[in-house]
Amino acid sequence: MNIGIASERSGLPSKTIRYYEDIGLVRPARTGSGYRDYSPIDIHELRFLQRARSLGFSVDECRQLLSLYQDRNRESADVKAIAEAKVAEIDRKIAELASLRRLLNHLVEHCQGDDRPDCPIIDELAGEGTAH
Amino acid sequence: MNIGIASERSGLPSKTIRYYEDIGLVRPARTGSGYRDYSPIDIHELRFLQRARSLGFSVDECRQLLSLYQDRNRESADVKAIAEAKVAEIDRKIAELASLRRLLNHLVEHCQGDDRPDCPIIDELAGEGTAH
DNA sequence: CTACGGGTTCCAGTAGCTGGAAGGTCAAGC
DNA sequence: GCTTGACCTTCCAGCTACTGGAACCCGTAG
Repeated sequence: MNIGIASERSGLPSKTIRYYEDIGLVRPARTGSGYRDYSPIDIHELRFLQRARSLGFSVDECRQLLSLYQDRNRESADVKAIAEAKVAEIDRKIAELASLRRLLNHLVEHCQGDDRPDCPIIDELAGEGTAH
Repeated sequence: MNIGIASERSGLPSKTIRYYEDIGLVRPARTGSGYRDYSPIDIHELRFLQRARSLGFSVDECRQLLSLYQDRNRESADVKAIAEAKVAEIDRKIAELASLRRLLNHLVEHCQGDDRPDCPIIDELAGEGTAH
């Protein structure tokens, strides 16, 4: 499966896929003529990377996440600890997205068409120092 | 309130805060001697940016999000449409995080200490083409 | 065998910071 | 008033994670 198809199936531009190979994330096989040849597993790893990157994980974090299921000897407590830390991080991100969503929704519902100088959201935000 | 405090309260490094001023996101007042002077509203905008950036929104998207509550005349349907699109995007991100979380959790629970050559997760992933 | 839509490498540029140098500000203590 | 040290300023260079472009190679269809 060459890079165009891999791009289509993973949702990543070819450029990015080549870059991920450069930095050692997903290393496809090569055909006799030098074309990259992606396996279904490669594709899933690329999809996984696409998801994780779009959700705010750094490339290095993605490398960790990726190693979690690339690692055939998933026996160490270290690996489990990393996975659990990532799960906690994901939970935090979900909570923050939910709060961001509430904020925007509130905005849409309560402020639209309102031309008073101060919006209730702004007031609420300006009133406190550390919350959310 | 000068930049050190702003950094502390927003969770953003001073460097980043100055950068955000450079690109026109949050423009604080200045004291007579040239120090940046952040208002509570500025702080909330910085916190907002910190959250949104860490959740994978680009700086340009953050600029849009920010304008939603900076805009005193929030009357246009355009603005509402942007906010609603962002809410949809957030929902998508939440769903993806949830799926990523399930994946990792499954991994932690079912693969740990397993030294068979193939992990159930890998098998499952390799088996399908387009789904989650 | 030529066209052309892929692929390849390499190099340069962009976005979003991040570190460091060189120097100005301010409150505390002598 | 003067010094010290933490904190501020600008500016410039470097880094991460791509992204675009040039120049060239591969493979199939006509």
